[in-house]
Amino acid sequence: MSSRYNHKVAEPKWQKRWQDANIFKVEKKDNKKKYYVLEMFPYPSGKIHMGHVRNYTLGDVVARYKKMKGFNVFHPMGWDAFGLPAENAAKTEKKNPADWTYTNISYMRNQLKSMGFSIDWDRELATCHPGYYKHEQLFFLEMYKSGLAYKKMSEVNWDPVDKTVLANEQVIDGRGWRSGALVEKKNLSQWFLKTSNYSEELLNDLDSLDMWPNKVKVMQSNWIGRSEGAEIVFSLVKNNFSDDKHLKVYTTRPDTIFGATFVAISADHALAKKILKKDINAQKFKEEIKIIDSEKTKVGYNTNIFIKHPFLDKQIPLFIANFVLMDYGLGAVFGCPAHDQRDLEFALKYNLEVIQVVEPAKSKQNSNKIKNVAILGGGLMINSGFLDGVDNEKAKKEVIKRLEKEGIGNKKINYKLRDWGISRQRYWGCPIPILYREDGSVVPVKEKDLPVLLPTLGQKNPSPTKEEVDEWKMTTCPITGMKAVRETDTFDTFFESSWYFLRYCNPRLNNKPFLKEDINYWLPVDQYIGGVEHAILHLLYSRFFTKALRDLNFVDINEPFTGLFTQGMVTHKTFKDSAGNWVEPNKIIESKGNYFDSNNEQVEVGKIEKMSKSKKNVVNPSSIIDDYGADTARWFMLSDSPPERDLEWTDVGVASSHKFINKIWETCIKTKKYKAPHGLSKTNKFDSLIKSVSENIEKFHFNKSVANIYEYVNEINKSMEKKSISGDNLKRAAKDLCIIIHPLTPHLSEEIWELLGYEGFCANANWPEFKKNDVVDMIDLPVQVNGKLKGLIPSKNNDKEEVVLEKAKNLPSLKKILKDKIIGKVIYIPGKILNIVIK
RNA sequence: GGGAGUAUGGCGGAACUGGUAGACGCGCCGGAUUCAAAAUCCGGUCACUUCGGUGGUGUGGGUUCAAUUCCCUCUACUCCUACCA
Repeated sequence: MSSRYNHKVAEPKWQKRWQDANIFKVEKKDNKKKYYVLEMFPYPSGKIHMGHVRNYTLGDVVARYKKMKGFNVFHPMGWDAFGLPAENAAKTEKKNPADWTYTNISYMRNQLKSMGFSIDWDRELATCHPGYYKHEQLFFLEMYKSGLAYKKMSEVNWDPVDKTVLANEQVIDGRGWRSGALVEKKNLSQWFLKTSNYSEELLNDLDSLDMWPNKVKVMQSNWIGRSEGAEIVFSLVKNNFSDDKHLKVYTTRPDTIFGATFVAISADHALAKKILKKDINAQKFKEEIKIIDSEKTKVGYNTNIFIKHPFLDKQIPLFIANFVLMDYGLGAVFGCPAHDQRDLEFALKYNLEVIQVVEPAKSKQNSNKIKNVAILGGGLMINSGFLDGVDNEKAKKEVIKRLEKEGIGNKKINYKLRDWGISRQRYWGCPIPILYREDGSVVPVKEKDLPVLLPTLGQKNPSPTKEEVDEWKMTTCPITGMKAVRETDTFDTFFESSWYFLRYCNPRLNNKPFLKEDINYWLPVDQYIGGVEHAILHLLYSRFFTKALRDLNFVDINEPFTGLFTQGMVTHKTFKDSAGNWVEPNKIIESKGNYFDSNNEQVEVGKIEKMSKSKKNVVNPSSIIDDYGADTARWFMLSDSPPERDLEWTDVGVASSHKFINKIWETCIKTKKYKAPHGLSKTNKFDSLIKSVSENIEKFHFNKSVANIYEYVNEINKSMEKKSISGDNLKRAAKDLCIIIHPLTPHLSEEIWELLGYEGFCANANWPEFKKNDVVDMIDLPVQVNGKLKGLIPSKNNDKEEVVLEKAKNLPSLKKILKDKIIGKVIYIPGKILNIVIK
């Protein structure tokens, strides 16, 4: 009888049994502690890739482990199903985006099921389903009512050839990806959410997320970009262009106000627009700067308006400058060339005064000559009237105090975080539920009329025709009965992913997005797992959304994700032929360190890079599952590389994982035949290994758990070979092995569970307990002389120093060294080390 | 320019709050089994060595009885961000 483990039989068998027994279906149980494991849901692009395999394997280890530890584990799955690729595929394949998407979903669902993930499939959702998106239309209406959603003009990328709006990723080097035409900026009225209302809270609450990687928190914190500074109101003199008497600027360096020698505004500033209307040269300037790279060349237009310095009897010029951004601060700055590199470059170009006002504490060079490099550090104030001699940090406060006293300025905290533009000019997205009445007013759709469905398409239409759109958008106002047209824009797809983790609680509920009592039980997500590429946008939007929904009284939580883990990428070798084309690694033949393609031509070895279709270095998970099985794929994903780092896919690595899967099976078969002799000492190695496997899973050190399991299996084999273990202890060790491998290789584990004669599912078994105190009693104590290892002596943790030292002195290696030396100091740390210092 | 991080054998990587550096795996070498091969099993594997030892965790220094671990210097690489006033 062949004892070989056959994954092709075992894996589908257990997947079916799990499904038939519904063992991963969960319900709220108030008396049981919950654990919510969530991986970022996939976009249904067609097939799963290795990145998914890695992501969902990591999550599944946690989910299965926590279940065995007694938690009520919530582990759902869904589809981020709206988005651009569906429209593109629809065009090239002449299909309806909905059909394309649902076909992909059913294929990918089968792929995921073949990996054996412990998912509650009854909670599956797809964001393109009206039953899902009707609720986010409701959220939008509530946000609109509360003022969180508003409309304003904003730029989009316009392809003049295809006559369509392009997403940022469709613009390559300033050209449309399809047409190749130069992309133009076009102003459209678009919807925004007031994320900026939450800047402070989003920043402050990062401190409470102590189970998030610091890296992600730093990224979000930089993105929110809090700065402290001042707003200063300048008076305008000689203004021939408008009635404006004042101009407000934002600065983080109010201390340098005495060094101000010009003021600059953006070409999009309200004042600049007024000037442009009356000054042809200014208009020309605005045209010119469109083609100037302001990063390299700073240019300005002297408006001939002058600004009165707030503390000096002095007037300084006002420029329109290409390096001033309209969408940060107030679009207006004062220039202090001595202490800002950009201002200095600008001043040198236009012959403006450079006045140093901060003297660095330890002036390294004669800093009184500023040439090309501005002084950026702190120091004592000079040339600054009432500030002279004061430390510049203190001077900042002094200036603000004075500004406030004179009513010409104030302290101001500013954020880089901008409002979230949610309008997308696309078909395959969630319709924005708004009507524009013929009298010009904006009318939200009535809640009872939700969902606003997408216009339906014929079988083979990738997007609606103009007639179809016109027919769809014509409607009447529900209040007045007047003619109205629908908003044709759809939501940014980040809108869907900002609340899907809530919807899993009640995925089929029709009249509400979810029940608050279920949210209060399951949320927040205890462990969220995904790629670091979502560190800012998706995670920040979800945090914002949660807070907004809290304020709209939908939920009671402040943060959606308690724990976050960001996994590394899956990488693979790349190859290029002589023509510079990428070649699939599986078509490469190696010979004596050289590599050849199928035409026997030598190829160049490229870098190890993230698996991607364009570099042809992808490995299809399904073929790996066919050849080696899901457990092998899972084991490989968890071995060697720590999960947060990149994992290099190698064929030998997969083969060796497969070998070990078989070795576990063979080992367990051997344990059944084991006949033990009498009178055996017990070993506690197994307890200590179970302890480390558990701790390493808790800490996401799965590669170490894998190493522990190797040791565990080797230990079983050694004990059987040496006949040094009793039958009962071996039986126990084999059962525990079966359990501790379960989160990693669940199919193999169930097969062994059955082999060993246990009832039910291993998936439902309890995680083994280990007795901490059993772990160490006798150890080999390292003995050092002057910090260098000289030998080992058997010792107990509670041995006295005299005992240990006496044993050490009797070591032959030490006798020789200590012969004619005087022992100075002795350091003894029980259970750790004995170090003898000699002279 | 700003920010975050990494550096340990031929390779992936271990080493708890400073206490036996290189666990575990891959690869390689040797052996067993086999007509032979594959598979499997056993042993070895940081370097040098006069076999007593000596050196060794990117570089140079420091603290300590003891440093991969703590502090300072420099170097290389990776990621994020970028006119943010």
